[in-house]
Amino acid sequence: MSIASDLIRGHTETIILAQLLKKDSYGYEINKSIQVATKGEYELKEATLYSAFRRLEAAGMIESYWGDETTGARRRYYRITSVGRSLYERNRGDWEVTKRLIDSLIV
Amino acid sequence: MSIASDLIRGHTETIILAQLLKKDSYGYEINKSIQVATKGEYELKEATLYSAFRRLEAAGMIESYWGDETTGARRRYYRITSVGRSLYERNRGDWEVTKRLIDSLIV
DNA sequence: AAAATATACCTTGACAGACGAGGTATGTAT
DNA sequence: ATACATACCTCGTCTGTCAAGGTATATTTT
Repeated sequence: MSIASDLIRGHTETIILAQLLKKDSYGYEINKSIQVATKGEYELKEATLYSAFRRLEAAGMIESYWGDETTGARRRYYRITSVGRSLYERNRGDWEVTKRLIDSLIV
Repeated sequence: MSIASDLIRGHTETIILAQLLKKDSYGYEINKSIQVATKGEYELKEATLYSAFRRLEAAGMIESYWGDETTGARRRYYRITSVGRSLYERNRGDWEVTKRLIDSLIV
């Protein structure tokens, strides 16, 4: 992977929430979507992804339910809650602030 | 402090290198400069700052020397090396890439 | 004269998020 | 048969941040 994880750290949850904002989804799909969205420049490591799911669900930001696939591997779907939506909005704002902050510090 | 440290994590070293690019400086002054540059929105914690100095010096990115103050507390000055300058340039580039990446992922 | 504040350095230990390495199970293509 | 893609999961390690503590000098306030 090209981009250092410390540069993305702190955005993992927001990235997941952003995906769930569009539609309910599951781990594998979310990860693929991210790869597509970044043209392969970035992918979440599975361990990172699943530990983020645990945190987000424990915090009430997302809810999970099993898909009703009759064929293929089972899928655990996640849905964003209203609290999760608020967190997403806040994180979006923080990102805008942080961007300006870092730009003013490293140039 | 308003901005979560996980959003700045990974930029600490670049921020320090950026300061040293302008002129040799020492811990206390660098920290003050950061506070001024961000109008008090951000400050490095001392422990973070000093552990970053250790890492950067061990990696040959900066060099240190004692100031010749005849009065007041002693100061350990840092100077950026040519390797450090390269790292700074690379980190700057990574930041531009990361910015685009995150923007494409969280919106 | 004593106390508080500012300058300036430092270390230790705890914590949290990222992730390498390992695992399980189903279905399809070679 | 073998490999690959889909899809889930856990454990243990590593690394950067930082709270809490410390030392020492100089100035300002009480």
